[in-house]
Amino acid sequence: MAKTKAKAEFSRYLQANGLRSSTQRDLILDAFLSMPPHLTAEELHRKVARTDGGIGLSTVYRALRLFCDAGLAKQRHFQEGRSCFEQAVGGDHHDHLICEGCGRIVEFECQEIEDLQEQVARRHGFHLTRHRLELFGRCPDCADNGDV
Amino acid sequence: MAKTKAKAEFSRYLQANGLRSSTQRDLILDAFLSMPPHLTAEELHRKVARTDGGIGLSTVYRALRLFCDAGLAKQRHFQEGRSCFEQAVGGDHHDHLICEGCGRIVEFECQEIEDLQEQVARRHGFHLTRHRLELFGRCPDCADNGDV
DNA sequence: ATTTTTGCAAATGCTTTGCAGAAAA
DNA sequence: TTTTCTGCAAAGCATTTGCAAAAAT
Repeated sequence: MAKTKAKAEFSRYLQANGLRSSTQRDLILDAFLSMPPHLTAEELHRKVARTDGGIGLSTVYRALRLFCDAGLAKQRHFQEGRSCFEQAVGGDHHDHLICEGCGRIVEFECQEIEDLQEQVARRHGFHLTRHRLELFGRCPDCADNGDV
Repeated sequence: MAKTKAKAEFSRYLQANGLRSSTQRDLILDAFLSMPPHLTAEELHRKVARTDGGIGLSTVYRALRLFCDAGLAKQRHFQEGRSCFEQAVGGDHHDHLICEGCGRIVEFECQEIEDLQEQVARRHGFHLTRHRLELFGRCPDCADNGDV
């Protein structure tokens, strides 16, 4: 189970950096791993608050930063002014397809696009360090109903 | 001169929407058009403040929104938590190559990439409405010096 | 016993908004 | 004269931070 591996990885990270585990961190990580792979700090906070109502939102933010540092999460910025945290299971690279109707997020990989990006960069003498590719549209379920 | 055309376009937009022109709007538009094609509200404010120190930042923000509504500008979000406004001369579509050293921004178009994006979307049953592609790296001038 | 964590409240940084006075039409 | 604009200060919003108390080693 990936959950167990992630937890082991996290405690290794803590130990390696002279940090401590805590009931809050354990709870937050557990909740993070048992929710859909893309969520907001506030969503995660709501979830953990159902178990321990005393947990502060700042603690969730601090935990999420640790998860990112430990390589367990990736911070994304699909919408302006709001972060979304993604479970980073393996170190796999991918881009995103986002439904503007229901918010569904699909991860994809396209090597041809990556190659073309490199080509474009080279043409301008740039040395690429990273990129951001996000496709927005409507998923099959939302395609028909113009509402939402 | 594109500047003249943009000004005409703006006053047409104002008229068509029951809005008024003002010395501030004129000044802000003029400054906007005579600066590099990508800038921050604050940068623009600093510029106009050199001519009329009394102009408020809110007025600049309000003007920029009008420019966007009028089709003269496009709001971009290259870095989190900060908008950058781009002169939208024609209605041309393009993506961006951004130097992490000096901030230089290069616009490019790549039809092959666009086609592949459509293909990816179709493969997942999505109907694309927009996308965001940003390539980050180091431009030729910044390639060597690891500083900056 | 020491050092890290936590929760709260306050601070942050960018952007927007309410309002009363100034300026267009 | 009527309606839109402006500048200021205050509000918003997601996120971060200072601090004293609480918890982990």
